[in-house]
Amino acid sequence: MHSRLIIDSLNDAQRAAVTAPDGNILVLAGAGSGKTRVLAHRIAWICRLEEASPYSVLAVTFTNKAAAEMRARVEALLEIASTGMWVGTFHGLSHRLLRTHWREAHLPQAFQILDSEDQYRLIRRVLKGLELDEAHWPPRQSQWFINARKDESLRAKDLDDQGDRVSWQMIRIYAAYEQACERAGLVDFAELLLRSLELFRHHPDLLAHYRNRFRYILVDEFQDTNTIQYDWLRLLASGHIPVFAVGDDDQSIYGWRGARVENIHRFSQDFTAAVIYRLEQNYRSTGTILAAANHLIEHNAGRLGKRLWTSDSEGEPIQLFAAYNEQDEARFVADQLREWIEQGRKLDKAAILYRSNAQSRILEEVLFAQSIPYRVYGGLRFFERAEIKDALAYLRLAAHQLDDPSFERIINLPPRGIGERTQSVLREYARDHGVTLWEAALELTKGGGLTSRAVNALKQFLTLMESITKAIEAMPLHEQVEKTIALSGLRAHYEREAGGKGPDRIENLDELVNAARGFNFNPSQHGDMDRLDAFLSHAALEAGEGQSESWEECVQLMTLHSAKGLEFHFVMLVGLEEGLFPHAMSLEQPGRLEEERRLCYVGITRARERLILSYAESRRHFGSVNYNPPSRFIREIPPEHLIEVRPQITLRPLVTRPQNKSDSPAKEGGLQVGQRVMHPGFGEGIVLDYEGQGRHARVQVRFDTEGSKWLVLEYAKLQRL
DNA sequence: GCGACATTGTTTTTT
DNA sequence: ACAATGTCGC
Repeated sequence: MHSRLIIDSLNDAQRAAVTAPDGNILVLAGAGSGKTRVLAHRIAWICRLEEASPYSVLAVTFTNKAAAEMRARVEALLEIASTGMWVGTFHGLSHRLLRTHWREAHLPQAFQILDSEDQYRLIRRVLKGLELDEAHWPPRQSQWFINARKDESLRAKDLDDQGDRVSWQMIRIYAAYEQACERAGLVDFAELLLRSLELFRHHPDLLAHYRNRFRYILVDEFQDTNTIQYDWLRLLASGHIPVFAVGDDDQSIYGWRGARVENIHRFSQDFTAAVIYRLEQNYRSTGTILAAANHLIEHNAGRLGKRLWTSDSEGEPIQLFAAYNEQDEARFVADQLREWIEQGRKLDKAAILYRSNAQSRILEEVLFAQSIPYRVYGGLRFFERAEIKDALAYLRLAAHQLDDPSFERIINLPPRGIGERTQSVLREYARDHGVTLWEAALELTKGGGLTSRAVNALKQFLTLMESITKAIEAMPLHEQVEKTIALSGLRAHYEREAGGKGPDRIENLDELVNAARGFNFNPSQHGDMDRLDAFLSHAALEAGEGQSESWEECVQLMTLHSAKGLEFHFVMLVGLEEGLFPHAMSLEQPGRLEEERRLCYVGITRARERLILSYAESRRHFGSVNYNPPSRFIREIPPEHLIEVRPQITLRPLVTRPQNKSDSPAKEGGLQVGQRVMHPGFGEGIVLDYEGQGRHARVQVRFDTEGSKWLVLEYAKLQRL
């Protein structure tokens, strides 16, 4: 009936994919080709034409944001609520399964979720317990090891050290960590997936139930699946449920965290009779931008092959700017933004993309100084803030006394005289008797092994926790949170805090109460958890957007990774230097360079109409100044699509410098940064920087033919031009 | 328990 | 450069 409507707005390729007959389908969807649209339309198509209920649809994404968007789009298309449909992230769906089948999964009913930071802390604890020196056994490395194994669905017992001492130790750490999680009823992110895979493996009845329930599986961003996610899909679906997977091998940028592009190649083998559709028409970018992207990505080998085209016009050429240093680059960016505004365009349609977060600082400084509003993506998210995690730890411990990590987090926060000494006695007791810290504390307050002062402090803490548990028992969620923040002394603690951060923290704690008030408890999704547990899981699983602050009219700053899936009318891709982008770390490992190139491809294809690339000849990095040649990626774009913009235009008369350099030698000598000079030996060049005073003053000059040099002003006989 | 100093590790990020 | 820990002395 409405099926015509649903597919009317699609192009031929999109329509072919959306209306394809049931069966395994792989849609290779290039950047800007309407991937999300196709996915949403496919779901709507299924529900309408096949008269299938949304109840039989399972749609998997990688981020909560993508899941929310998918749900919203489907609802808009179908004009009905999508209740009953399973839409979520791999982790979210696994979590849901485990909440429902916690018995079969051998989990405590109220298991809690560890985020990466919790996991890191717990691993450090475990290392201490094993009496391993952190210097020799970096916790980060153990964390990486454990997660990488879990992502391959390997448990400690499945691993073999093959006589290698390091492996042996790592496996030992892994095993001890598993035990610690077990004892405290904790599940980390990778464990959610692994447990739910095992759940299916060990319970054919359950597997059969879900195979029967779901008649359609859809997967977004298929190129980002890792081994365990792929196995999970295959186990659930293969041979039973048709899978509709959408992905783009050219946008695979998460190999470093376990994503396997090969999964996209394997699809046809493992999911029988798979039909492949290609979406190659791009609706986003101008011809020039697309041509640049196409040429760049062709330097990668082993692609599935895809060439984006557009019916759009060529558009303006891509600008390439060579900055002297990162400051100069930032000022150029600001100038370009101003120009954009002067042309009557909106600032929030513009984005500055960079390879690494550290690059945002200088950009922020300059934008701030020039009063250009900006918004930085990434960074600490709401539920990851220390004060929020403190409050959540109180809630967790109040509800579940076995939660050791939460116990450790707050036992002496705010400080209540339970120092390192007492804590280690507690830990030792807990370890020796195989009990939780809470139980250890209970025992130890009965006397023996502790000073009376410590016993008193401990008793007070236990009493406090019990009174919190009791006080919040019958409260609505937001009051539970509010009460806990108050009773725990956290509020008072942060009110007392010196150094400016206090008010922010209080504000965040208030925000947490609000979050609890607005929390949407959905019993069907949360199994038989109570409200508080559901909220706590939500906090771990959806760390919350960066700052929910002002959305309006800000230029967007973000890393290339976080830009995936977004688009902007105006994109500035900065820091295109060898060593930074491609990143030095990626040059050693084979395959990594190609991933960097894909990252660049992602960056370019974010732009709709205007694209500017820039690099700096010198850049401060880890304290020292580096001179890196322009990125190879620039050379991989055909020159006819690029025009170089000359730096002189944007150079300010004098760089703002710290006051102590105000009477700089360069100024004395009539030189300033950006000044063109002549040297008898090296020829013409331009002043990049200066340092020192009086006799020792030196200037840095980049000569047109000789490269950059530091020259002592006294001897260098520089002539202004 | 707190402030002063030292050491360390700095690609990308979600869940 | 710099932030985030860790250590030490009081």
